Amino acid sequence: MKNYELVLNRVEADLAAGRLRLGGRLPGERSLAEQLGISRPSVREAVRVLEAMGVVRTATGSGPDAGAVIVAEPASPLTALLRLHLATNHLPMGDIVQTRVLLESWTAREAAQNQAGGEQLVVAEGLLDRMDEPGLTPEEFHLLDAEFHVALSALAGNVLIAAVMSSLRTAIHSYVLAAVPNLADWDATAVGLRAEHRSIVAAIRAGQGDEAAALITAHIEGFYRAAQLR
Amino acid sequence: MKNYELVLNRVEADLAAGRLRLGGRLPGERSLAEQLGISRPSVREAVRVLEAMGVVRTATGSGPDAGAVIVAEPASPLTALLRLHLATNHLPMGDIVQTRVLLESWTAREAAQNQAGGEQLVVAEGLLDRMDEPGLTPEEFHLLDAEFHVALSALAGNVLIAAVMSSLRTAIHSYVLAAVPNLADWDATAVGLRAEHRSIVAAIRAGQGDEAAALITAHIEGFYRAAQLR
DNA sequence: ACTATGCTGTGGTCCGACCACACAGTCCGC
DNA sequence: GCGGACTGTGTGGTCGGACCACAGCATAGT
Repeated sequence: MKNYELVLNRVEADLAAGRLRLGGRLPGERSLAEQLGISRPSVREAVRVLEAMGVVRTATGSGPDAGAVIVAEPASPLTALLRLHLATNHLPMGDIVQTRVLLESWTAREAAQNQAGGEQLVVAEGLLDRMDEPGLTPEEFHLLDAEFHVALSALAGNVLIAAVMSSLRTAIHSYVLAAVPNLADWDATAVGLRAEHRSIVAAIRAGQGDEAAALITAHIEGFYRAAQLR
Repeated sequence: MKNYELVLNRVEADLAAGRLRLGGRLPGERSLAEQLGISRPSVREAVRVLEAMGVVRTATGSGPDAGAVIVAEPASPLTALLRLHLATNHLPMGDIVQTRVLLESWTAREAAQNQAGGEQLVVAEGLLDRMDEPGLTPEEFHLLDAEFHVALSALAGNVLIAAVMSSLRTAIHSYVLAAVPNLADWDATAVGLRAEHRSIVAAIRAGQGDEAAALITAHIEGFYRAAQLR
């Protein structure tokens, strides 16, 4: 058992037992080191891991926001995880596309059938309005596109699926951008994507779950095919 | 930009550019520190994060297996991530169950329709045989059960979905075990679970995708309802 | 009453040292 | 010549101590 794992176990146990809760703070690194009988560097390694896992957020200085604050941010570590494993080339882009289709078609169907999260849908439409602005660069467009898809995924109210979707869309952003030159005509593509977005939202609003799922499936697969992302 | 992030960026860039590949080794910590003009503790924090992300595996000593070897283990960090966020109580068990149903019903349908991975199916059946042994403790049973569900998820050939499923099933193992006392009659429950497993495999083998998906959905939801896991 | 100043505690970084480990080459006894 | 013991070397693992930057707060001075 490595020393830094002592800290991880301790923190996980404290979280599970309610001794640590969201918004609370970890003991100081020096104090934690003394309590566990290990050195500060070992504690720091553990805190780094916790930070990389989205469990704590560290900040210098004093006051209530300083120190290692307990947060619950599963999306950013998931993104980093995907990015790294994408970089190793052992995570095929095709699998990611397939996963997106699965998750997004499910959330679209759920959202349409349950008609929950109406205000979220308004947020998504606001993003679509911003995407209508002329003169957007492909980068700006795809950042908004990512936000839109993440907003849709949140409609179903499943935090795990929403986090996974958010991470997927963010992790592949640079790959998507790099593939834009593969498109025959970016402007024409953008026009098509905008129209598809609107029809997806319309289907969800109309409660047509199967229709929304089919539209979003075609939307995603169509783009990846056109951009020749594999 | 914190110093340890320098290392992370460097490693990710090296991976993406092919300068580092699976099975290769990171430069030594001391060497890396000198190259980047930072201290060894900063390098170590980064290596810890990479290790926590399943990108490297560290070992002491010398020889080809020593040092920081590049690996691709997305499942174990995902498991840790889920466990930690489950511990914070900001990841509802219901969302996990819902995700399992979504992923597993999809993989079952895919596997049935494509009839791919026949040998994997044999492996899964071997697990079922071992689960038939009398006298298994609930812990042993559920470990085999976890392996079975992971083997099923691998049938569809999507490494991302397989990794997520594997992590889900592993992360909730302790929670499942803790809920066994909620069951009215463990032995009767086990008999039912075994029969459901067999019928799922049979449906996949027969190419009945919708049937397999429905069976596995009922299987998962039924157990969580019986165990009162929420 | 208000402002400025130092105090205190936080994480961020670094240095140098020592340990345990595992392999590889070498030395010594046979 | 051969084999086993042994030292050398490089790896990560751990430690203690030190200094820095930062942010809030108590206090002294105006």
